[in-house]
Amino acid sequence: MNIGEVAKHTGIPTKTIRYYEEIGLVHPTRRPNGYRAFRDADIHKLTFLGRARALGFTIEDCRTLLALYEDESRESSQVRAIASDHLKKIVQKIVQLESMHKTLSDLVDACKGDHRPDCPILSDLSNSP
Amino acid sequence: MNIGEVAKHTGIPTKTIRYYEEIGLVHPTRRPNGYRAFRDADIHKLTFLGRARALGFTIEDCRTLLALYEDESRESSQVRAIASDHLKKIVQKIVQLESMHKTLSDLVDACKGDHRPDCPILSDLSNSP
DNA sequence: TATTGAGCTTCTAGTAACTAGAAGCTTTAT
DNA sequence: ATAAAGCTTCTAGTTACTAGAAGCTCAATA
Repeated sequence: MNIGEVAKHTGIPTKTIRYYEEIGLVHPTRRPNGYRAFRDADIHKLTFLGRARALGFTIEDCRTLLALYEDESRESSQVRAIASDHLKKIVQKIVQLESMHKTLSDLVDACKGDHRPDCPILSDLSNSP
Repeated sequence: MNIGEVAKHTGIPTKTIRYYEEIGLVHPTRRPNGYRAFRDADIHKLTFLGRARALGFTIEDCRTLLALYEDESRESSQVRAIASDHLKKIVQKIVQLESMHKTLSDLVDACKGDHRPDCPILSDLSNSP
């Protein structure tokens, strides 16, 4: 498969696929004309990458996960550890965003949003924490 | 005030303060020896920036907010619009993270995490969406 | 007074994960 | 024959800092 078709199949842009090759996540072969040739295994890997990235795993996480994915004798506990760790980070981000949400929506509620200069949002932002 | 003291006051690292000057968010004057001299107004601005960044406003949002902050005749509706817009983005992020959280925690639950190679997390990640 | 150490300066370059654009091949369709 | 689409590489830009190096200034101590 050429890169364009792979992009359609996996939903990953061609630029990104080339980037993934550059950083060593996939290794397509080359045709005589220089075009990249992707085999089924490459497409599986890219699908894997797309899903893992969509779940917020970092590229380095993905690198580790891919290695485990390809290791027939891996222990599922290793994968679980990476996933649990990532889950913790997700929870932290949610907590943080919810706190932002609360503060900011309180401020927005307090702001009349009229044509006058008085604005509780700005006055709050200029206060020390 | 010198930059170090400002950093202590505002909680913003000196490197970041210098960066904020570089991109034109603050304009401290200079002493004869070349050191930056921060006035009260600069410190207020930096405090403002610190709070706004903590609420997840982008630097460009902050630039706009600062301009409104300094504009005595601004309309509170403008500020409210920016804040509401940002609030929407926060909500979107929370929704997305919660969806990640659900998928991933289901997978982690389904994974026994033992010393055997079978791993539902990896098999799921390699499936197409 | 000499000297250490802290604090300040500028500069370059690195981070994460792409993304945009340019210049130039190859292939396919008309 | 030619135009369009698809492929190649390369450079550089994005966001918001952060690390490190080389060198100046200032305050305190021996």
